[in-house]
Amino acid sequence: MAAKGRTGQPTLEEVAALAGVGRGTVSRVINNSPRVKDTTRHLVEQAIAQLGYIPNRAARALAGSRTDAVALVIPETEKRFFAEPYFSDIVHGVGDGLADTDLQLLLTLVRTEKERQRFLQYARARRIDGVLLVSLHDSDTLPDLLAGMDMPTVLSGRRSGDESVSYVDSDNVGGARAAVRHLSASGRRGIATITGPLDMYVAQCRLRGYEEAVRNTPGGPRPSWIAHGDFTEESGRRAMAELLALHPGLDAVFAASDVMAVGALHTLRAAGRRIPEDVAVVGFDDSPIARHTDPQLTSVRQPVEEMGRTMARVLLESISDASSAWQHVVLRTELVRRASG
Amino acid sequence: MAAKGRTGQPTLEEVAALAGVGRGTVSRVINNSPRVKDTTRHLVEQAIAQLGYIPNRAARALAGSRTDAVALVIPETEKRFFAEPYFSDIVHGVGDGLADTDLQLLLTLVRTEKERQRFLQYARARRIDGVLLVSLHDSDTLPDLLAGMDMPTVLSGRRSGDESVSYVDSDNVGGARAAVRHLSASGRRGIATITGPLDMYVAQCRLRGYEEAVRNTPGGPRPSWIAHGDFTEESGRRAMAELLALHPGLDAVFAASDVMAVGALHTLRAAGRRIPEDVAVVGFDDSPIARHTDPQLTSVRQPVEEMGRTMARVLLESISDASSAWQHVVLRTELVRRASG
DNA sequence: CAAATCACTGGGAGCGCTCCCATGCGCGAA
DNA sequence: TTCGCGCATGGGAGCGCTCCCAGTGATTTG
Repeated sequence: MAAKGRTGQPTLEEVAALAGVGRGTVSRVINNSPRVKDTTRHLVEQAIAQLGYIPNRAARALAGSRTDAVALVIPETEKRFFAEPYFSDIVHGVGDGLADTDLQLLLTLVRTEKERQRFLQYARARRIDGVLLVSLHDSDTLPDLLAGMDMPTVLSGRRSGDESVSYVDSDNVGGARAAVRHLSASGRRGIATITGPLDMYVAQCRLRGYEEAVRNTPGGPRPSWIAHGDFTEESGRRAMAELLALHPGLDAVFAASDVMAVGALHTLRAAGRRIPEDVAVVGFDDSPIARHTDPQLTSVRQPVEEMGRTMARVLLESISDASSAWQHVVLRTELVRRASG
Repeated sequence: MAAKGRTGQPTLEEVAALAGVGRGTVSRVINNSPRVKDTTRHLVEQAIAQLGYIPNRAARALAGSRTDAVALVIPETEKRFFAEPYFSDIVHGVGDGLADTDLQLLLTLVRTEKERQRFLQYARARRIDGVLLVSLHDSDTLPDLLAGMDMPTVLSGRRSGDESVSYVDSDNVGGARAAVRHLSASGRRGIATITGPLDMYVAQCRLRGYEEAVRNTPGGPRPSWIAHGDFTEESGRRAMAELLALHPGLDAVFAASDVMAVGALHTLRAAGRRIPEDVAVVGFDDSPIARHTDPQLTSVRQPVEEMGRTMARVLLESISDASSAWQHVVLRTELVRRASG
């Protein structure tokens, strides 16, 4: 067990004594209150440095009734759907955004109903100042519950078009649109798409982008050029086969995820198509796989790390101003051109 | 700003009042002290349930001078080297291992020297009960510094053969050995290897496994069959080309990472070799890429999630028993056979 | 020149809990 | 019956900090 009581750490009181001021003044200095004379402030800062003083978090939390901690909540849904570095990038972005705050980042896995209840109880008891929700399922009600208890919350991605809670998303529609426009601009005329599972909002968006772009294309929107997948490689293969059967002459495919694009690649090659000569392929996510396919995959990149950074920023704002409105941020995506199309 | 003072949460005192006992007794119940009569305990538990009481972490930490928090530290080294779900899997394992503790998991990114100092200071001030260190560079001295301040610490992977600090590693030597034995058992006679950067202990281990397995093979160990890479795909291509130039007749390659194996695959195909007919290829890590190559890659799987779980367990033990010895756990790896060899 | 104002500052009163000592009580032994 | 002992229990004394009010001296105003 830990040593009992005294940790040997200098306390605010000792800093005050060394600086020759009162506790209140030291507290003001630590908290950047403007109501301290500059000379006094320097005195205190010197004492702090000399003693190597670090405020005791627990004491601050107790006395100030806040926590200086935010939770990063990760529901154990099918997160494998997402491009894998996603999680790691988000975390780095969030870490970045929180770097010069002294908020702590609590990692909270919510995989079972029990853990979910426990987390909610915890939130209700205000043991955290805010919540970041990552890779949430569209039907999850966690955000609403949190909003109901006035807990500052930010989502990565929205659950639907009329999401109310604050979120940071990437421009899936625009990304898809750009991908298709690129194909069209490079002379492709028969552009098909493989969608994700349409009960996921993100998949709907990418489809919408395709439709919007194709609308201005000779030929226009044609339902039979749309095949449905579920973000898995296998579904990509199957969907590609369907498309090929219906439209042997197609010369381009936009897949709503890189993983499905890889599946499409296989089917195409098996059917004797050369890539990109015969058929151009564009994916979405710019996942690491995209750089390891042959040919390397053109893909739409989401600024994942920046999403994390932005989430942190939005959360900080809604923590410091509880009355602030929901913020909806949509970050630009970017087409990364490689060899596949 | 948060509401001032009263959070509306029930306190231990109120529980005591409702149960008709003293504060001390309620505290004993919460902390599972045996020195409470069963009837009293039930009374208290009922009151707790009725009020929905949740102990205040800050108050406990302050009064008890501990923190109930452990830090998961992620240095911003070239972690991209590692198979990507690594981070996510470790986190899940750790989360698992901590699930029925009420320890909090603090995510701590240490990317700059300043952050490093800040973290060390933080640890020195005992603001955490223990540390989990992930994907550390071999030359990093963080573990030693932490050990020096008697901070319970567990590493994922060791930095060298004579690592002293507690660690949980996977059996890289054994995994490599198994991979090569498998190749040999399936009739391959000219087995080459592509190593990782040999200033990394993990790369040394995988090479050693190769050497040990090859020693019992007709032909035995031959330095010219060993090419050096750095875990990148490009280095895999290059190393493969070197090997092919020296030994056009080789019929198998063990690459110390999947990513390098992918590079080797490309070079081999470009050289007109069929896989696995002409040359068998085995990788290491069983990363997602392994399932997306053509043909799918045989690879050595590390039980990453279990590593996380074990790290948590080891850390818990060394927190509760400060005098406990260093624990070194090496988990078994597993050969995942796919089409490439 | 007195009174009012203002900028800083000191320190008491908690925040909710754990630690630990004192108290009460039941029970077996003398 | 009396004494002693130990188990259960109550509650005082902090843990280190923030909040806030009262106090000090300097400055301004009438």
